[in-house]
Amino acid sequence: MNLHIPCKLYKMPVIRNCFLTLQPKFYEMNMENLLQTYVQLAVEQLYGMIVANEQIQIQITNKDFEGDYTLVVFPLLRISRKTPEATANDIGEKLRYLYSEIKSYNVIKGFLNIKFTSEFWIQRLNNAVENENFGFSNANGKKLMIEYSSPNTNKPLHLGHIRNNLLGYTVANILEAGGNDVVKVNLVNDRGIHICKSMLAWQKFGNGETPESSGKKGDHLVGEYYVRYDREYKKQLAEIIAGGIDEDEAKRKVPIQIEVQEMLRKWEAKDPETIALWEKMNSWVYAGFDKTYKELGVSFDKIYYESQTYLAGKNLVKEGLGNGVFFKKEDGSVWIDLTADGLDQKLLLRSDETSVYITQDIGTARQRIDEYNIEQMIYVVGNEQNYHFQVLKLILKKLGFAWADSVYHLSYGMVELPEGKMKSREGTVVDADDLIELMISTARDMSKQLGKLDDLNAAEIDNVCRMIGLGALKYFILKVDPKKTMLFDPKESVDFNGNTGPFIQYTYARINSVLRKANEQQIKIPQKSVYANISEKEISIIKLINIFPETLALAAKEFSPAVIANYTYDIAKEFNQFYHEHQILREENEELKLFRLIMAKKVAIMIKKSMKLLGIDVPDRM
RNA sequence: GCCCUUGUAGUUCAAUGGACAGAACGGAAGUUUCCUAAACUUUAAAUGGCGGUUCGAUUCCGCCCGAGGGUACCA
Repeated sequence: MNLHIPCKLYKMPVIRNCFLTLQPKFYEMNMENLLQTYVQLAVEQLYGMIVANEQIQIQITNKDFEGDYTLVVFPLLRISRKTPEATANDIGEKLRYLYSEIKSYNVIKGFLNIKFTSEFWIQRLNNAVENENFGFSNANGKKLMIEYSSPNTNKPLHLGHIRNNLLGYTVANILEAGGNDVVKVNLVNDRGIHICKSMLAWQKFGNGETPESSGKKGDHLVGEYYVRYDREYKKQLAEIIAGGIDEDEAKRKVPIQIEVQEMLRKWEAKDPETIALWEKMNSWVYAGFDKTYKELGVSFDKIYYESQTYLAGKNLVKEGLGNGVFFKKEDGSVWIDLTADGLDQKLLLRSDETSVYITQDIGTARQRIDEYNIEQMIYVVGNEQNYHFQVLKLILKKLGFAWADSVYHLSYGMVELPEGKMKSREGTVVDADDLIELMISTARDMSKQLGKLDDLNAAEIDNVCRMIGLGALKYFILKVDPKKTMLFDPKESVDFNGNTGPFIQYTYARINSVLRKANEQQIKIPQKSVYANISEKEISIIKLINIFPETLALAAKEFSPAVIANYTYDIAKEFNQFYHEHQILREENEELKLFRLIMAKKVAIMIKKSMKLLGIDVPDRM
């Protein structure tokens, strides 16, 4: 997003009282740049010096003070050679003289609070209304790839995956809004010993059970056999230990483990029967995943399978061995020494020449860069793998790939439960499908209780409750800064009051109701508002609409949907306050009524667009 | 041990180095003859500790204390 202004703009002649009509381009600037331009000219005229934009600190005026935007004058004292108060007064007076849209100013300590006229704010609103893509950037030709989800095919998705999926999908949306061409990819971990575990358990104990025969969702069914394997393993291990063999020794002798290792060997040897079983069970899992992805509303442009890419890294390792980037130990294992970079030695190939996690990541990274012409590769992966990605990036660099610097690990925090970390072995995971179902049914109960949807048909009610339930879930997760570990309290998540998705959806539905009634009354809402005498609350709302472009740019820069979530909450909250204080359709002054309708409509549009970025739909009624 | 992240009301989350640290839930008290009360209003309540840099520190730096994660053949 280009927020820069032409560097010579401050030299443009500004004719007092003609600003509004003469220089419409200024309304496309964000407030910070606009004020910087203004202050630059004021300072130049006052003190004969041009200050750099970075020296001109503009911020939104605190609620407790009178004003819209505030200039912090401390950095300018060197130029003015006056006290903070005197400098602020000089600049304030000059600004008011130069720019008719500046209504008043006041000075408190080193802060110059500037207040704009209502006309100015209405012009800002008109500008935002006029621009349908307000805040969104035109295509910039930059191609990015983002990898997220990355599930294992031995168990269903859980709460942790939900955070990952929502982050990946929404960050992709946000980057697209910034004008980038984003390729969304999923890397499915479909091979390995853990996959064989559920396969073996199914073979031994499954009696041919299928998703069809049992009515179970495929990924859940396979997950059950993964758990079943673990139970059997523990049972057999306990028996051996009970037979008088010490634990370490016993662990190597567990029959089912020996069987599962044999199965992996067969898989790698492409034994037809094993491959067939593997394909069958994986297809069950994929059908299950697809359903969950669909419910969550996430999608991918391309899916990579580890079974098809895990060999690619090996060739790169061989190349690296050839040119001395890697080295081989006596037992045949291949390593890289990163101690000079402050890290450890890292394994790349086991002594039996099988590849490890990082080996295949090296391979897939290369493959993707070759396949797509991307400028940046973003991995949405939990922060427990920070070290892994640090190493990956370094290795790619040492292998001489120029694009290594563009590898970015979008590291997010774990999701914890009130009772602590989720542990699949202890059965404390929150299943994704169960959670989605719980949210939707809670929405259904609430709606029934409130009785607002009573005149809708069953399909319509279902549709709305789905939006609300999923909106609650998605917002609950996305409003937290991705970097931070978050706590998921199921009790709190089904509360649809306060800072929640349904609160925002409700605000949208409320505005929609007003607009519907306006339509019934044959009121035509114009594009431009002319009314000028608006209230402080209305100006606050316009100010919020007005900062959407900067907010979106910040979200993209920080890879943070939370920025959008908090923004959307702010605007909904502000509107609800306005709604209680003022009338819209019953307002007698016709121009004021139209202004309020224009503003309300724009707020609804902003809410809808922001929520869309978060992957959340908004209902017309609720 | 070493490395990384983190510590804000009772709880869950906010705050480009700026003014008296914002919300929500929970607590207390209110608002529906009025466009949707899933709303709104009022109220009590917090920067782990000690230093440093700065006109100004929740934010940057150092140490201490607490929490989480990683750490060579798991992914």
